Amino acid sequence: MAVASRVTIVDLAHQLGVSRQTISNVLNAPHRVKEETRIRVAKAIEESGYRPNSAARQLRNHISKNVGMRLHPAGNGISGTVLTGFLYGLTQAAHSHGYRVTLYCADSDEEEISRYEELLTEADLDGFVLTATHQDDQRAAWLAERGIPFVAFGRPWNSGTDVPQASHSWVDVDGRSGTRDATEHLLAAGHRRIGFIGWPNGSGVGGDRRAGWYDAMAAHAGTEGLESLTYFGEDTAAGGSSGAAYLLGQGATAFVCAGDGLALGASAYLRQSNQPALASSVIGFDNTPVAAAVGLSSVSQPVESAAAEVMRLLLGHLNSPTAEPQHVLLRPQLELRDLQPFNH
Amino acid sequence: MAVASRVTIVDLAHQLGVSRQTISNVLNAPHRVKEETRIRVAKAIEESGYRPNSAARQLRNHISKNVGMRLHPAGNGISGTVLTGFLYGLTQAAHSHGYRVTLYCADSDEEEISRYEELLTEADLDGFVLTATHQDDQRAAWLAERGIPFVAFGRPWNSGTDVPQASHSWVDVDGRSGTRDATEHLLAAGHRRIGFIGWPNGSGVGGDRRAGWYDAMAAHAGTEGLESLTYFGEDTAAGGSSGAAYLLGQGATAFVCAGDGLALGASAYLRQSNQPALASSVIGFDNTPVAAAVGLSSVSQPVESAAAEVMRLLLGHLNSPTAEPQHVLLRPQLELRDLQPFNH
DNA sequence: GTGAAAGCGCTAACAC
DNA sequence: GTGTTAGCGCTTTCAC
Repeated sequence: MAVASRVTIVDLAHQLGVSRQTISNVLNAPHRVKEETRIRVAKAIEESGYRPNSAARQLRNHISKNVGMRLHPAGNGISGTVLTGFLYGLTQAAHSHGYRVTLYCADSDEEEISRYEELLTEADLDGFVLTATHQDDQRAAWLAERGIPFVAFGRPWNSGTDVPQASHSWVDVDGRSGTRDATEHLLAAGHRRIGFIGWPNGSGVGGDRRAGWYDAMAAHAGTEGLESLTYFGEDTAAGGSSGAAYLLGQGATAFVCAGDGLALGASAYLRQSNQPALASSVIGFDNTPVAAAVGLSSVSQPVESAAAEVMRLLLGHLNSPTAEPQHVLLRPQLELRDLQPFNH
Repeated sequence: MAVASRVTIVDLAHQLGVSRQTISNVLNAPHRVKEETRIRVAKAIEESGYRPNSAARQLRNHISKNVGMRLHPAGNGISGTVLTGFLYGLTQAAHSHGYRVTLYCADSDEEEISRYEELLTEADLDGFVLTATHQDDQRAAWLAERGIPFVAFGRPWNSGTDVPQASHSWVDVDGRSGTRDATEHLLAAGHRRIGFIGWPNGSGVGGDRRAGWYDAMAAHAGTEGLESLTYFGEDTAAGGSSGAAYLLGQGATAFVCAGDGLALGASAYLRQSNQPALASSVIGFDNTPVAAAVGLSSVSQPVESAAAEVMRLLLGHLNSPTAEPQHVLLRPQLELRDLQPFNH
């Protein structure tokens, strides 16, 4: 949209009696300009409110200062809020480095790849952020083949041992350490029969979270009365309550859950069981608004830091195409809460 | 990022033996081109995979085919998912009209306005989508003064009767009709003492939702045993359970809530009350993933349609700057669910 | 109906 | 250290 009187580099050059190239240099290669001139120009830029037009820059450089990220349809369950928080953090981090985030939708990996083609040739996107990575992700391969900078939020989780370690950069949250912390907390509180309520399919994320619980239990092997119990059910509150019912039957007194949805159901079941006090020894994962609303303890993903790290790695690739892939694993934090009383 | 061998308009013109102007005409003013040439060129465009470069277009036209939308920090409670869904719909709708969505963050209205300035002069944004509108919104005034196209998702909710009707376009969901439907549903099911659990402050949205409940109750005035009860508390599950406790004491048998957070607490309270069957006569609002997870009935906002409507109105303003403001009020839909059993 | 000319705002390469 | 030249890819204006 045309805005009143936009100042261009030529206006400014005219006004200052220098060439427009000098202005450009002050902005892009300050060392080439005499300090005195630099200061004078910088001051004038400030005062005039001059802002370099990004279309002109982009046309010249084929660099858009834009990175792409796919938006996933809602209904991704309760933890859809994780990606929303990540997007917020990414937008902020990008802005602080002079970048913007371009969004796009896709229903499949194939469609996402055709978006890449479109965004690359049409809008000169500089790089991409991959989310919801999964086994044998075609997208990473497509981008890597073409040397397009990208960073994944989420580990590759490739199956099989013969699959090489990911050759691309990623940032992820260490779910395993999160559930380990949760379990240790329950152990320290005196619990011995601690159940894990997880998802049925062998998803990387689910397995990782289960592993943390197992780590903690294994670390205390030999402790009197220690018992590891598991239940796997669908990712709903009903699944969680079934899990709690089953594990309660096995004598469990505390419950580590793969997600807040499960945890919500588990704690609801326990509240109305004959041992309602156990409801507060349920720990969820993702620290979604639901957890906050009902006062459920949960493992919180540091989404904003994750976004900042993704941006940091991406900048590395953007600035030097030969940069080595890097991997960052962030520790989540156990958020302890007191269950809200529901009996008044 | 540079992508291998990008086709430009000149390459194509060369290849076809026409001037590049003709190609441009085929794309932007087909009527100026002889049908025969048009077809020949169109075919070549298709085959070559030529895509007009948006930076070049933007530089020429000062039109970026981009609309801006602010991202709000998470923690906006359980219904943050509503805005996420809206953003998804907006991105899709924009894409289907050849537009893209540019995101930005801001902590206040003032900061948002300085983002406008930046995005307008630097990135030539064509228009904006306003969300989370509130009383005496400065943003709308700022944009309107400068003739910048925008559409709000959410009504202005101005206080006082002397404030003129909004002079800008907006799209909103008719919360009032949503709670009215919910209440009518409960009345039809035989309930007579129906409580409304709302938020304390006089927010436009909260008042609107309360009004729908009241409408339905008033419409049945005279029915034997009819009683309208209200409770206002903070927007957490604990608030909802306090509400349910209080209203239950007043003899209520059904509960309409201003949001899913409240409803979650209310149903949880009722489950463990001495009348657990009443838990299924709680209806929430926003149809968030929580509602789906626990099997809570809720009023669902048609966020994708809202986004499509916003885009439609915005396009109107984009295409003709003198277009009259329009207002669209969409009906939400009551989503009935069976509560998941939590006793196994 | 089609082509030629000009220019949007910027910067890399080179000349001064 | 500063200015000049050229051109990124596209479209509006105006000849032809």
